[in-house]
Amino acid sequence: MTETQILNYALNQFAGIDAAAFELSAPYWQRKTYGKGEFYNEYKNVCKYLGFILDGVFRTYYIDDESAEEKNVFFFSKNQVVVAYKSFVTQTPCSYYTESMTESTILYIHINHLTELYGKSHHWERFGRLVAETAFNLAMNRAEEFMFRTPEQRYLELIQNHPDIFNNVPLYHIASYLGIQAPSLSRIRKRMVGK
Amino acid sequence: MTETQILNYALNQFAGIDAAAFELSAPYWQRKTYGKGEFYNEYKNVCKYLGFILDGVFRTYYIDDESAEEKNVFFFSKNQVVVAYKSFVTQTPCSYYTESMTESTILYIHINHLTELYGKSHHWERFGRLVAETAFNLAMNRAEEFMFRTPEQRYLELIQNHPDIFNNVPLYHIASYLGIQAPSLSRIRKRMVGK
DNA sequence: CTATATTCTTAACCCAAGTTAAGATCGTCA
DNA sequence: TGACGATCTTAACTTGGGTTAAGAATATAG
Repeated sequence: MTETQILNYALNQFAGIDAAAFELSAPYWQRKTYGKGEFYNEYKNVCKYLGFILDGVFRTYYIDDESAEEKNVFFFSKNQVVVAYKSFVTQTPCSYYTESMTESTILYIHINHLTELYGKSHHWERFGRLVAETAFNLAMNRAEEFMFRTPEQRYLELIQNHPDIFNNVPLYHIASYLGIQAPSLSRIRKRMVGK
Repeated sequence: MTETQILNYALNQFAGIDAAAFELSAPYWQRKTYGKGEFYNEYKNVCKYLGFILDGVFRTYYIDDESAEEKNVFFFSKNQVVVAYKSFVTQTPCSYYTESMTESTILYIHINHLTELYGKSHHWERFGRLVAETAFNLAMNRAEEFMFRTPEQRYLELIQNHPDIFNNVPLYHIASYLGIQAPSLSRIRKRMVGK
């Protein structure tokens, strides 16, 4: 399967984009590869592209003014959309960095082209709405994790629900994602051995 | 100003709904009042209505299985939309309770009518998108509060940004919203006296 | 204006995460 | 293989929230 076919298939799964609707978009998608540590989008930049990950893992993180620590907010991996959603839809500067954690390949489309597609086909409008709902779900799930669960519960749920991330990311990045320091994660892991 | 005019004005401010577009919706809006403690929507119910608050304050809360405690997730007040967003857009059962904390009055519209309006006017499509973005911002802000701020910082920001809520809600509800117990909020307040 | 319920604060004790620094383990590549 | 850097764990101590229960302050109603 070619990369374009993979994209076509994924968009069909995600939003029912059919062959004709996909054809409309075909001229607009571009391909890009990232080395480990390269940025998809940086703090204070406006996010102008929506990406589809063919391979690799990205993380978006915040830098805390006071502690100067990086705090991981989201991970994005294979066959997912990667975008700084708020910055993208409002075309305002981003509060985060989004960095490739591995060698990665994406296909991406410019916001102007996407907006153009919204006008041309209801399939693409539907796509836009579904991206919005996905972004909402990501943010709400994250809020719920922190409001309702302990760090230990968050750790267990990450292993359950996102083994792909757990298995491909160093523990200190996991700790940051869980909202705790590396030594605390070590203690949690130690505590759990007895269970 | 009549209640309908207030709604018209608010929708115009929020999403540029003009007189003609508002006319389309006029037959669909209904009025409802709530006593203190009455529910806008309950756990396991599908949220079928989107409300606009003319007066009053609502809270949506989660009941933790283990501790059986209520955890406040959002407050909604005058001139805001009240809705259980995820339940509303997916028409699936809600995880939360949304309760009126005061005597309240809302105007509300059924999802089927709203969907109908989406098809009739780009103004209403725009409204749908803006509600989605508002819901995303609410959820993302909440996630950021918990990921990046201490309880004390969250308390200060609530006073700064939402004095209307702070001044009209008992402290034990504020504590729950901040993700801490009432005695902890008391300690924070005490600590801060010296500043 | 008192009685009552609600809300808020305080105290004492417990426990988990933060902090810092040291050392163990793992990977990788010359 | 051996040496370096990266990652992970551990220890000792500090800090702040959780828990429980008591009591103080505030509202509300009779």
